[in-house]
Amino acid sequence: MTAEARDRYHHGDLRNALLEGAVQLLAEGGVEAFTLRELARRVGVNHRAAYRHFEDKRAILAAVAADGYRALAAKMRAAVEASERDEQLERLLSMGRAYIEFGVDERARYEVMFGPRLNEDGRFPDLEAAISESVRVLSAELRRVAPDVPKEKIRDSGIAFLSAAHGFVTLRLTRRVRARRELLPSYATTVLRPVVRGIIDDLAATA
Amino acid sequence: MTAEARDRYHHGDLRNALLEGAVQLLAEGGVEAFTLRELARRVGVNHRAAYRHFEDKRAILAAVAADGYRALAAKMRAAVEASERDEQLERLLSMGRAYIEFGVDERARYEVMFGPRLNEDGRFPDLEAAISESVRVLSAELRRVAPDVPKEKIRDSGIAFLSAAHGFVTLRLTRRVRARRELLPSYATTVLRPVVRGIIDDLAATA
DNA sequence: ACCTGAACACCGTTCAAGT
DNA sequence: ACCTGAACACCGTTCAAGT
Repeated sequence: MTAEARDRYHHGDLRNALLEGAVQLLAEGGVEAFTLRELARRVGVNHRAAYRHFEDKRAILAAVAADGYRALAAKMRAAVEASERDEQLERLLSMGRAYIEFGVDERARYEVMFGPRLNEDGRFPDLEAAISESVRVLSAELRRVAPDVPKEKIRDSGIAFLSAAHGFVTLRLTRRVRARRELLPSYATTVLRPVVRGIIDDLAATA
Repeated sequence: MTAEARDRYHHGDLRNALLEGAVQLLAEGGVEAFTLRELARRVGVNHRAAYRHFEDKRAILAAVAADGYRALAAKMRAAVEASERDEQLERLLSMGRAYIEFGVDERARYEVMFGPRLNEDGRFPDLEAAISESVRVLSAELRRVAPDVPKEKIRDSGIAFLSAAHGFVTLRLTRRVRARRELLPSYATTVLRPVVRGIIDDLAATA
């Protein structure tokens, strides 16, 4: 280890170095290939050093997942904010595309966000908060579509929307969607449009 | 090991004993907790014995996944066959409920079916075939809705349907859906109905 | 405060045998 | 044919120390 590297870690950068290394390691071989010792090797520290910043291996994965949800929420928010104010179908489609793009582009983080059973027990409240933040971006947008509908209805619509978006990402990542036209960015819109239309019509009928 | 048990294995039952033990082990702690050595311990054989029936650990998971897809296809088929002949919305909803029920009831197998990166390389053609079989059940049903639509359109609709169904299962299994009313069997229908209606309307508009 | 190194009880997989 | 047992190169985590 260079003196410069040692200084960085002594100033608290090891935590970030570990998180960045984790994402890279996960990108290469998925959660199965992610080991504490290999991560430490790459970052250039003894494998015990990670325990200074994370309680255990799962805590590193939980931190990666929480970062992922925050980045996802930001991307979803940016997508709707860049859309026309009164085109509800297009606004929601734009958010759906943002979601799917995130999942495909950030495969390593995305798989951790939905993969291992991280929030079985009540550990990792930071992860819970990050998940809630991303759900709130969606709920706020659905509320614009139907301002006077009961909140359970908004929640049901949000679950339908997230189901479709997450499901599509999964089909992409597991290569169930792989024909040439299905890999085009526009294909997500082709698949989502009828679904989102159905959700909007249903909200309108309830109002 | 009892003499009786040894006889069973010598007559080729070890393979099934391993598969059954694997599902149980997976149910307890997910893929992370699934180890060859623990599996062998439970079945009562040396851990090397598994290699007589499976090339490696991944091959056991692939066999569990393939069995899962075959069971899922059977359940989906039974659901539509029990439905009214000319109620297309209800037929598809019934199939969606069957899918979701399978995912929730058979969590261990379901997670393996979508979890680890099993079909990265072209290994496990039996798994590929089982996946195709379950997709075919859905395509046949969508074809009934729109007999004259191009086959790409059927495929797109199938992907939308599967996205929603798989996504919903994931939200259940990761406990993003957990309020009391959301755990009722009927809740799947509540969420799926607008989505399926959107897909059917879209197919009808194309025809 | 922050990092290391040896030790422990586990893995999956290979090799060489046993019946 | 079918199963075993020792060995190898790995794990995550704990304990006791080093600077």
